Amino acid sequence: MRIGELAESAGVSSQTIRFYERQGLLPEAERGANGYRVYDESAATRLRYIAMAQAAGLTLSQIRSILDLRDQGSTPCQHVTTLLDTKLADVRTRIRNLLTLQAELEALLQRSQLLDPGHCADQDICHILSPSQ
Amino acid sequence: MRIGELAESAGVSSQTIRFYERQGLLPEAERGANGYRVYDESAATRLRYIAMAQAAGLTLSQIRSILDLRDQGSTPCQHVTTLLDTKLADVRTRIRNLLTLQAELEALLQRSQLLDPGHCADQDICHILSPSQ
DNA sequence: CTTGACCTTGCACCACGGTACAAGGTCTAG
DNA sequence: CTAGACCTTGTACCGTGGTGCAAGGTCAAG
Repeated sequence: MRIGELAESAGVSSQTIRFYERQGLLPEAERGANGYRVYDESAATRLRYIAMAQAAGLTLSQIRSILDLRDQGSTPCQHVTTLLDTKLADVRTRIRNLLTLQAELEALLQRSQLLDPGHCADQDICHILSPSQ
Repeated sequence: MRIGELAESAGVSSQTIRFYERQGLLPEAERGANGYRVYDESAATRLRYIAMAQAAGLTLSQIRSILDLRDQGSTPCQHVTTLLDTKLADVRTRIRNLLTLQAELEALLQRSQLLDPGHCADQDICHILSPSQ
């Protein structure tokens, strides 16, 4: 399989595959006589794994750490669990922060309905966002 | 007031103030005889406004668009309302996405407790994140 | 023989909001 | 007079996940 076919089957671009190789997410590909990269099914598996891990919110460097463990012959399960745990805590924090922001935005928008634009003074820039808030 | 004092009072660095000036968030500062930037109280107001707008989740370029309107003599209220409305919709979307991700992570972690690391096969990379999910 | 599709490398660039550093000028206190 | 704190400009760099482009090699069909 050449890079274009692999890219097609994985739903990413050829450039992305080369980028992943540079980042150490894919091993250096075998080369054909003409210098073209040649892939087998395991590369496709790896790309699918990367896509799933990304969907779970892991960064490429975290994903690389999982793949590195596997390439060293270890079972990365414990490491994966830790990463997902950390990610879950992070997601929860972000949800909390966004809920707070949501409430603030709602309050600002509600307050803005009561404010007369004609009374928006220059020195405030705009009274909807003002220190009194 | 020189840049360092303004920075101190606004809780940002001098570099950040120069950066804001380059980005058009602050007007080009007046200069003293020695070439140093000289500020008055309106610069401090403006920095406070920028901080509040950032806390509301607006980007620097959105904030600049508000300040530009005000500098042209308009009341930016309507524009501010539109930006906050858009931001609120964006925040709600992000919350929904994060809630989905949270549920997925919880499911993965729960499932991982039932899986035996000893059964984590090489070709799966790690069975916690697997296509069967 | 040429055209077009594919591949190679290397390097630059995108948003975002700054931060860091170098090389120099200015001002005040001791 | 000198040390140090402050200021100036310009430029490069950070992470994140890629994207785009140039200049060239390879291969199959017509």
